[in-house]
Amino acid sequence: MPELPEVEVTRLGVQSKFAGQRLSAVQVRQPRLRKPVPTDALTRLAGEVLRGTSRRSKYLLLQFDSAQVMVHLGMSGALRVVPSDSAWQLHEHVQLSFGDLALRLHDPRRFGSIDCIAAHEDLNAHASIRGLGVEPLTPQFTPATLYRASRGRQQNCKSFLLAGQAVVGVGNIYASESLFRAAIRPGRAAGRLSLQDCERLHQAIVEVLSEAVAAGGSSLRDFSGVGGELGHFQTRAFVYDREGQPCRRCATPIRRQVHGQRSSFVCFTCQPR
DNA sequence: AAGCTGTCCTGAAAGC
DNA sequence: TGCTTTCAGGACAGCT
Repeated sequence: MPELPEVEVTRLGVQSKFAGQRLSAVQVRQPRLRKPVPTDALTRLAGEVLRGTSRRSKYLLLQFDSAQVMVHLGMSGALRVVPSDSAWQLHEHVQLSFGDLALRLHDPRRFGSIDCIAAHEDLNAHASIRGLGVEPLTPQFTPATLYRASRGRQQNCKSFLLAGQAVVGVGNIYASESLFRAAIRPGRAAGRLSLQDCERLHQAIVEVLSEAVAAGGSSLRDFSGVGGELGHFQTRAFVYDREGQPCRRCATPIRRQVHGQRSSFVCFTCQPR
């Protein structure tokens, strides 16, 4: 399931394959994703050059002169590079062609989305971007970010991280992994974190996300890079999806808990409170 | 206002 | 064996 590292790995692939190239055609085979695909607005971009790529939280941004295309991979989405004239495979919904090669969105569960934001619109005012917390892999993210944002919160730490109001891009896998490395139980109230806890958690989040980007992301079910290459961070996970298996640090069986209707994985020995 | 719950969707796994 | 049910998850609307 794509979280920040998977989106970043995808972005790097798109950037290296297609930056500077001209968008020659747009095809929408299945417009019913999480939100309706803006087929007309996308089609009008044909003929423009892909100037560059960026990312905000888990949104991948493709910059053209008159607009930027905002892609979210949902939980099963991936962008693939394919020959422009190749036959459509099951669950491939949208194609952006750049001459002979094209980028195709493959998303079995269709939780992904594609939006088109005109150049004159302020990205930060967009409904999906407004209200998001700081980017974790920037200097703006500090222990104080977490400490301040968590004051007065009754919510558990796991849901607090997933909510994205303090820091963005940390999804279910990396939240469990970060809390393990910071020795904090996911069920603890966020408001009860000490500054020292926030220092460890900050460091853990930065490390986990950076390592995951370097590992090509986590390929648990559907994710792959644009060339189909699989990430391998999941083989290094200490707790995620390891219920009943021995903790890699102390051999205590990993337990599964549910917070906010999402699975959390925890070692009760390494995460004492 | 913060923080729950339900919804979207499909494939895999579990249950019968 | 084969059908049915359950579960997983990110974002967000709609509640309380």
